Amino acid sequence: MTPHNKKIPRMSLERLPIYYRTLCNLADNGYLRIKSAQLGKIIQIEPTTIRRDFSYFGDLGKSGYGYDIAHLIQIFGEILEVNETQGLALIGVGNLGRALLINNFRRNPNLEIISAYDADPHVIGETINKVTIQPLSDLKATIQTQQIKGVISTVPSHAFQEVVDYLVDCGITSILSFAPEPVHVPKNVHVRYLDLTSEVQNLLLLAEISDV
Amino acid sequence: MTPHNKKIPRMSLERLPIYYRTLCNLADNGYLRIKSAQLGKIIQIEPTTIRRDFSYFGDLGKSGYGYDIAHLIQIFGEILEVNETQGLALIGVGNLGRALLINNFRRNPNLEIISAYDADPHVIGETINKVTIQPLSDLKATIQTQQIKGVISTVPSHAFQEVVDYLVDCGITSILSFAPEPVHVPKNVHVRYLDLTSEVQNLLLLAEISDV
DNA sequence: CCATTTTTGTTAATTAAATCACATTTATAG
DNA sequence: CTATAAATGTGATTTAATTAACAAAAATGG
Ligand SMILES: NC(=O)c1ccc[n+]([C@@H]2O[C@H](COP(=O)([O-])OP(=O)(O)OC[C@H]3O[C@@H](n4cnc5c(N)ncnc54)[C@H](O)[C@@H]3O)[C@@H](O)[C@H]2O)c1
Ligand SMILES: NC(=O)c1ccc[n+]([C@@H]2O[C@H](COP(=O)([O-])OP(=O)(O)OC[C@H]3O[C@@H](n4cnc5c(N)ncnc54)[C@H](O)[C@@H]3O)[C@@H](O)[C@H]2O)c1
Repeated sequence: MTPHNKKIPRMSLERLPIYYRTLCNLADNGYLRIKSAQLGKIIQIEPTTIRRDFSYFGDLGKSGYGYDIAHLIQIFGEILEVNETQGLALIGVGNLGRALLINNFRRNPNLEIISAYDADPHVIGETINKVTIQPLSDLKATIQTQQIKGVISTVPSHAFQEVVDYLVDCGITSILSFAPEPVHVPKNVHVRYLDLTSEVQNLLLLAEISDV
Repeated sequence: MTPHNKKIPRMSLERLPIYYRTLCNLADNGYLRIKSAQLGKIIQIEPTTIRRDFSYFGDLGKSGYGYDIAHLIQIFGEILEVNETQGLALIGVGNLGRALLINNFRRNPNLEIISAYDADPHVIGETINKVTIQPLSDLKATIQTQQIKGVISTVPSHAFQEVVDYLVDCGITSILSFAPEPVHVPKNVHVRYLDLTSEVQNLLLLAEISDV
C-alpha cells in the first residue's frame, strides 16, 4: 500500500476518515484547494497536526498554496479503499440493526451491508432494504461466494461472545460491536466497540467536571 | 466532588464507565473482590494502568488482597452520579432515534431519555416507550420543568448545526451526535461524535495494514 | 525579475499516556 | 508471631502524540 506503512501513528490513521469526508464535502461544494489552517477551523484540529498527518502520506501540499483537494481525496481514498465495495455482514437485526440496515451507509457508496443474520425465527426470511435476513449458520456459506470485509454486531451482550466465536471460526477478522461486552479473540482478530453508554456517561462527566 | 479534581488524566476518566460496568457485572455474579491482574484480563487493559487509574480516586486497594468490588462500585458510581437520574433529550426520532428510544438505556437505570423531538409533523404526537414526540421548539419549555443533563442527536448532518444552535440557545451544554457534521459551539458546550462510518473505515483499515 | 507574503514540511520541544520496576503493605500459612 | 507470598501504589522511564518554531519553497504583486 503506502510506501512506508508500519510507522504511521495510530492517531493519524484514526483521523483519516474525518479528513476524507471533510475534503469530499468541500469538493462537493466546489472548493478546489484548502490550507491546513482553514481545514483546522472546520474540524477543530490544529493545523500543525493536520500537516504532520498529511506528511505521512507523501508530499501532498505546496508552500504558499495549500493542498489540492482532489489530490488529497485521491490519495486518502486509495488508502481507505473507497473505490472497491467493502462488503459487510450485520449480525442481529433488532431495533438498532434494523436502523443500520435501512440506512445501509447510503452516504458511503463503497460500504455496504450485503447480508444480515439473526437468531429469531420471526425475523428470519424478512427482507429489509433488499437484504434478506438469514440464520447465522448461513454465514459460513455466504462467505464462500461473497467477500465479507467485516461484521457489525448488534446482538445483545449476553450473546456476543458466542457470536464472536462463530465469526472467528468463519474467518472473520474485523468486528464492530454495539454491545460493550468484552470478548476474547485470537490476536489477528480486531474487535472495536461503539459504546453508547460510556459515551453518554463521559459526556456528562466532562460537563460536570469542567463547569464546576 | 473528588478531592483532587482537575488533574485526573482524560484517559483515566474515559475508562471509568468501563470499569464501572465491569465491576457491576462481577458483583452481579457474586464476586466480592478483584485484583488488577484479573480485571486487566477481562477488559484487556494493563494491570498497571488500572492501578494507576484507580489511584486517582483514592487509596482503594489493599496490598496482597486486591480491591473490594462493592467499594469500587460505590466510589466510581458517585463520580458517575449513577444514583441520580440523568435526564436526556433525544432530537430526531427517525430509524436510529427510534431504536435508542425503544431501548432507552434499560441496562442503565439512571440514564433516561425523558423527552424526544422531531421536525416531521407525521411523527410528532406519536408515543414511543411512554415518551411523546414533540416539536423541537417545545424543548425550551420542557427545560423549565425537567432537568435535561444532555442531548442525543440523531438528526441528519445537514440539520445538525441549526439544531445545535437552538440547543445552545436553550442552555444545553452536552451533546452527543450520530451525525459526524462538525459544528461550532461556544467553549462551554461539549459535542461528542459517535461516528459509525469512521469506525467502520478504521476497522477495515487496521485489518488491511496489520495482516499484510 | 525581485521583494514580500504565505504556507508547507520537519526538527526540536513539550505534553500526555503507558509501562516498568520495586519498596511497601497486607494477607496467609505454619 | 514470624516468614513467605501476593498485590498495591508510585517514582522513574519509556513511548506516543501534540504543539511550537522556523527554514525552505512557492505564490503573488509590483
Ligand atoms: N438500542 C440501543 O439504544 C442500544 C444502546 C446501547 C447499547 N445497545 C446494544 O446493542 C444491542 C442491540 O440493541 P437493540 O436495541 O437492537 O436490541 P434488540 O433486542 O432489538 O435486537 C437484538 C437482536 O439480536 C438478535 N440476536 C440475539 N441473539 C442472537 C444470536 N445469538 N445470533 C444472532 N442474533 C441474535 C435478536 O433476535 C434481536 O433481533 C443491545 O443489546 C445492546 O447491547 C443498544
Ligand atoms: N442509521 C444509520 O445507519 C446511520 C449511520 C451513520 C450515521 N447516521 C447518522 O444518523 C442520522 C440519523 O439516522 P436515521 O437512520 O435515524 O435517519 P432518519 O432519516 O431515519 O431520521 C432522521 C430524523 O431526524 C428528523 N429531523 C430532520 N431534521 C430535523 C430537525 N431540524 N429537527 C428535528 N428533527 C429533525 C427527521 O424528521 C427524521 O425523523 C443520519 O442522518 C446520519 O447522520 C445514521
